[in-house]
Amino acid sequence: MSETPEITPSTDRAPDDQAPEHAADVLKARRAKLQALQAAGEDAFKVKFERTHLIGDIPALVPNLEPGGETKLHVRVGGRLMAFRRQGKLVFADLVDASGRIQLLAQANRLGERFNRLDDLDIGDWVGVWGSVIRTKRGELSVAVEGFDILTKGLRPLPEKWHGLKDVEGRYRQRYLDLIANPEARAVMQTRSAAIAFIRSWLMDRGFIEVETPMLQPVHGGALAKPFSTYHEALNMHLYLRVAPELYLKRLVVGGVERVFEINRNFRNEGVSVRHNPEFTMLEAYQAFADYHDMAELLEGLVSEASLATTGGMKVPYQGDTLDLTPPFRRARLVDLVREDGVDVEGDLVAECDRLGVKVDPGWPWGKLLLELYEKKVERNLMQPTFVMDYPKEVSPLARTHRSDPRFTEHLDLVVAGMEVGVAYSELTDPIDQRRRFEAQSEDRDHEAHQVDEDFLKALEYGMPPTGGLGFGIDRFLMVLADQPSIREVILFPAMRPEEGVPQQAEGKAETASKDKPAIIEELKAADDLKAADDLKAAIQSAIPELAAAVVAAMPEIGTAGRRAADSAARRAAGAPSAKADHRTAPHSPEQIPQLLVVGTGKVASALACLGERSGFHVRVAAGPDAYSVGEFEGADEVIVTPEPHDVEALRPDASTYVAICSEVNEFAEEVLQTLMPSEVPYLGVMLKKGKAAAAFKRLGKLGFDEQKISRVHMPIGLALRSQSPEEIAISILAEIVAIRRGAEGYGAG
RNA sequence: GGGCCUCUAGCUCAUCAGGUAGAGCAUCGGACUUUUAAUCCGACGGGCAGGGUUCGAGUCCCUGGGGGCCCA
Repeated sequence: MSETPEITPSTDRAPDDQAPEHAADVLKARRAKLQALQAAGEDAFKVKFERTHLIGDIPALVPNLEPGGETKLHVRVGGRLMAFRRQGKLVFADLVDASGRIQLLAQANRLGERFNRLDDLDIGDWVGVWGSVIRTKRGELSVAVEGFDILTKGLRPLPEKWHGLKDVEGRYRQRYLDLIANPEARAVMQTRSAAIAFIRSWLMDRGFIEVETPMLQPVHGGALAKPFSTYHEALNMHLYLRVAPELYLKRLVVGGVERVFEINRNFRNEGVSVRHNPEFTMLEAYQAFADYHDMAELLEGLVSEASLATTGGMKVPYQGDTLDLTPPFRRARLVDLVREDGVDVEGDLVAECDRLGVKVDPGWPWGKLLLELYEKKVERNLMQPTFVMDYPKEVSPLARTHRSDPRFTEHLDLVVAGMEVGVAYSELTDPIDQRRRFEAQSEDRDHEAHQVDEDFLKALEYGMPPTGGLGFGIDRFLMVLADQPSIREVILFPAMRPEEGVPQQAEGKAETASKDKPAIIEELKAADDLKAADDLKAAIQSAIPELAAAVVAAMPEIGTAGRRAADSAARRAAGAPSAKADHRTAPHSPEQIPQLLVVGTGKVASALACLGERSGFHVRVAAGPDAYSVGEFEGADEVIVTPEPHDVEALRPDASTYVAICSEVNEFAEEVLQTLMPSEVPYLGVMLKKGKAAAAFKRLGKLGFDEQKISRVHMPIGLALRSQSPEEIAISILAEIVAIRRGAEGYGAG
């Protein structure tokens, strides 16, 4: 007892009062310097500094300068201050611009008064310096400073000078720091730029012209990949971000553009990995009067010449191996490669897959099984550049059937370092065959399958000349050229989850979230990509002003169906007064009024009751063991105290009753759920966190309820809107109920 | 989606068995006219979030979040 008073006050205050200040110490020091500068009338963010020389150009101008020597070469250079070595009345510093690094030498006796102003400088500042070029006694080429200007004051410290920035997350999120601190990052960027510039001019030298085709496409095609979808408000239509430019480039070939290419971004709505980024850069090229053999030669030339141009050779190191990119590359048929791997390709491929541990669907056609075997067992082992020739017809819907073996297409992949970096086809020019292939694909109802692009088929019907086409993954090729193990190293800003706006725990954050709402609304007003939500915002605002911000904030996360549902919830909310009047004037026809049974009395339950009532539901609240504030309930038509799970059942929820279990007592919530399982209610939502919900589902399964009953159970409750505050969660719940009630696409029971 | 790993000061890393968290660089104060990962003296600064176990948690457990790798 006597010890605690001594300890608690001091330890309690230390973290609360001091921690934030300490954490920002370095930043505060910089800000203080900035303010001191500005108070002295110095502009810390200057508009312009005239340079006479780039740093990197200086050494060549003074080739024979001896250590200790001076020149009359006066230079004005500008750059970022990267190191600072004080030596009393002598200061050495390193100045870096895009062309190189040079040492600055500042001497007190030369600079006089201005020498003390060096104190204003920090590592990381951009400074302009003038002086003469000298070489120090130790032989370092330097600028003997005669004067300097702070051009831009840096307010944050740079990463450590020796180790740089190593944390990969930091390097990707703050690539500018990576570029400042790590020369390799700059080198990769430069290699990338050089390679793309080379490829462009190399193709142009061969008579190809560069075009840009739509990234927003009404029908996605040209590759087997899941697209990103978006919506064009003015035209009121769905669009897809392209997965490939292929079908447009081919239209150009139909139009008589005999050699055409595009280097640009493709978007695929798939996972990220060391070889995949959702947006990536692709070269596609088409050449009339060519076949896939010609395109293979083109690829060979491209790869070897680009390697020579950017790395100085055709043998490049890659992750401990040496890749020989000298043409010609090995050519091998896909089926032969699989056979060489010990697979009986003429036998039962399902059995072979089974034997080799390759998981497949026994219903797959031969070609798909073959491809699966190739991808799982062969591809990653192909280190040296290899053209994998002749893909099975079933998996290659855009390539022409092989001229001598109809099981295959004239489709090849260029594999380097176990990665598919390029692809080439003898293009399919027969519109009737093309239609058949599209339709066969569509029937698979595979997400990745091609849609039938009628407009493209029409173009083909006008006639496309014999054509070879190629696709070339720029990012993966850069991995090879720059010897990088991950695609994220060659993409400046790879896809990452945003650091800020991380969803917080719903209940704990409730109060601060509602306090922040005005701020959120302001932020939303500043954002211009929310125009699409204006109508909806207005509808909601007219009904429940407080909640508008929550819905609008969630809008980017809401899919089409959810958006429709929220819209309908909002409109109902807007029209709620009349609905309420209706059911009050006709109290004897309650079966026409949807019932909302809210279990629990927490903040979410309270918000939901209010929202449900205004949306035209007859709201009953079952106050469970957590009922400490039952009197305050607004919106509920009835509040019934139900301390035990079976008391809820006694309320006889029926086929028109939507049940939202929002009790904060998890055990009670789950027991109520189990009690209500046999009932006919169309919706049973339970507010449980992900992990607990999964466990609860398992227990439901063990209790032997049938699938149909289980499928109407929604845990965690509500649409995935990343709701935070209780009000937001209530909206997500009501939106889900509306979606189910109105039969919104994809939200039926099951 | 599954598995493994990871998150400690602004940066790079320690903390081997749960017992008042250390260093280097950076920052701040001081010394120093040829340094260049300058050096020397001194100072400031920290456990991803939330729970749990414990007399006591950076360390063990759970949940959540970010990231990496492998598999699907």
